[in-house]
Amino acid sequence: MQNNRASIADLAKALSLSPSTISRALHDHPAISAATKNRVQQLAQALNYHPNHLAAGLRTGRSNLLGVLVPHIEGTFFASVVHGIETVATRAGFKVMICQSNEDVAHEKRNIDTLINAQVEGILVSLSRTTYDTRHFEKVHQRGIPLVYFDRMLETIGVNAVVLDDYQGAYQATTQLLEQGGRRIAHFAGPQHLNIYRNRRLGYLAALRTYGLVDEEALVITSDVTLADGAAGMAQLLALPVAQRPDGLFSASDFALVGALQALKAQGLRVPHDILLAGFSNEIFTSFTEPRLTSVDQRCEQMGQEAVGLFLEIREAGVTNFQARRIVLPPHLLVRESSTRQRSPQPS
Amino acid sequence: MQNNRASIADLAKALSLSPSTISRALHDHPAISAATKNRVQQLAQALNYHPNHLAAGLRTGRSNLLGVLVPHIEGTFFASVVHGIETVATRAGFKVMICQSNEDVAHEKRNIDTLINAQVEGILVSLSRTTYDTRHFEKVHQRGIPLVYFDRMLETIGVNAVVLDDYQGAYQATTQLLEQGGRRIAHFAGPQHLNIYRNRRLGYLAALRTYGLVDEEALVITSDVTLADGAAGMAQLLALPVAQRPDGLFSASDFALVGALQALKAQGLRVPHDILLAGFSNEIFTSFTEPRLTSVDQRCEQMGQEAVGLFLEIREAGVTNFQARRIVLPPHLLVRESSTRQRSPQPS
DNA sequence: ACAGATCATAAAATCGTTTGGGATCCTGCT
DNA sequence: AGCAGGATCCCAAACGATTTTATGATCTGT
Repeated sequence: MQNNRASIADLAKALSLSPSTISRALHDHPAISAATKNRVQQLAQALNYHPNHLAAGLRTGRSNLLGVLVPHIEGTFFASVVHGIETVATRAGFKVMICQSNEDVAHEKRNIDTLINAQVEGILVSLSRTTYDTRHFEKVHQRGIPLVYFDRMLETIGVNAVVLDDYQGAYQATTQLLEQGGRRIAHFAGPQHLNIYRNRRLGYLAALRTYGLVDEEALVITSDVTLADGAAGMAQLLALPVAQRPDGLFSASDFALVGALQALKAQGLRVPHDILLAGFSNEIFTSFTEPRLTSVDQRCEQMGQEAVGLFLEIREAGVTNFQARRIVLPPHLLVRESSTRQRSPQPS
Repeated sequence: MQNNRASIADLAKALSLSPSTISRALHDHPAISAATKNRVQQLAQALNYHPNHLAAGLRTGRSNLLGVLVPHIEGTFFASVVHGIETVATRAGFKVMICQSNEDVAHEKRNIDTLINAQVEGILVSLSRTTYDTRHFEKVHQRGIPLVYFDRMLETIGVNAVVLDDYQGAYQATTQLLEQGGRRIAHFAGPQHLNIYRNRRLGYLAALRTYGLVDEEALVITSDVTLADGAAGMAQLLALPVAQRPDGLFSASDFALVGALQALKAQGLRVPHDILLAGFSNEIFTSFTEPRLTSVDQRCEQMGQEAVGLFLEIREAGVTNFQARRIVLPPHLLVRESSTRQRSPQPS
């Protein structure tokens, strides 16, 4: 039982051929006779030969590795994006290396080095919540490694990215609340240096304006939009004088929305009767709560697929020639009970 | 702007040193003077030098890569395990390569080849639902690559594994339902060729026996325990003559449990008043439903950490010397409203 | 029968790093 | 003066695959 892996040289020796012939035979090179190819491939099977990708990568300069850097993979969104990435990347012959930054920019920096060291041929990244500048990505550019942002990013120009139309999604969700009679719509906003949360807030504000409403500072609560933040935020809103309390809430995160829902129930308030709710991400559990929660679907898998597609395009064109491009995916509002009343009032 | 990455040879040329000295300087080798080390490290910084891990791996025979193969990473469980794996692996200097089998054994086979080709130094695997034999893992052994199963596996002997004590968890959960007065406890069982689902069923049966009850075939429903399966299963149970209907349900999966809950609500039945519920995995959404669902926590992160630990041990001892070992983690029952009635009856 | 084309294979260089075995130069001791 | 031995550094051979450039053998047509 040979514990040690067989190499091309071993095959060559066993068949009295040269290593180059073995290599070509395995790659179905036209200059090799069918008979030889057969002999080689059969022996390869028999000896359980697997090419050493480190060696091949070293020689060819290709690692066939695609790096993915996400804040975390817990929760539906990133897990699904990664799934989409994996599907397309595998089809294109790439292996995927996944790193998590744990929402920590220092970790993110280290991960970038790790990926560069691993000789990845491209990096798909969604920024951590604590990332305020992207200088640590410059070395990626310097090395000529294609970089594609997805979902969370900072700059708005000159970078390749695949994003959801968060503005539009927020606009639709908020409009739904307004159509159902909400007039004092609160908003749980996420960290505003991140495009997604900024755009969700802007979409929310735009929807209010369309209905001739003005935004009230007290109704917009900015946080990290975790479950706990949502509960705290709702407590804060409920502490307002009765006349100032919201009759609707659009949260930039489903987690915060669940927190809010729990806080509301604890106070004996009813959804959607007393307050209309809508969230963002279409997390799996939005269908499990009572009532089920209206949310904006983010086309997670498609986002991952498009990101890989963009990477392949850049690679094809050459990273220096490529005109930076941004792909914007349309959101999809899923209306559920949390934002549905029987009557359907008109816009003012 | 040098697009091209700097190599050790470049550094050597620039400093009129030999490549070997550069290499040693970068590795803080004692035979190199502090002055030289400084010069080298500074230039490395300046030139944005990153070692080529392909070359290093080729030379040393170490890739610093750890392969992970899971059925999927959607949902709390595997995502958390992977998180635990990543934390410990990174600390030990390993990069993690994650593959998903999509619950498909053919995919799983291909993934194994991918990981072997990538020269991973070890593989941590949780089997797909459609895996009935593990012949495709033999080549892993042949190549002397340490293999550690976690959670889902087939064989019960001679392999390294980290598993939860599913039997115990199921026993506890079922006992909780019995303590709360349930006497006709149904069970949603998963595919019985997988250790976890088999053990959960056995634990369930054991708890029944402890209470002097016998299992009824009609109350055990075997499926893939998805949400839809759960809804269908509950519909089946509710179609039984009233006297034969269950007053409790222990599901091997939280997803199926939610399906059941939804089916119950659709019929106007109340939980826990009409039927007691308990599930498995402590998925995040079990706290979001109404009522919140009792579930068995699986120590996901710890499982990942232990798996890496076991891998490191095997590696240390040498894969051929190592006496196969199994680590069994204690489950932790989280009791929530779905299985709690006010009164606490005694065992019969 | 021979130039020239065609086919099948071989030799050798190469990718970037690591590492065992020297080589060189000093320092200090006898 | 001679020499041991430490301190520094260099040489060259790997690692396993790919690829450019050769080489020998077999045809082909005139």
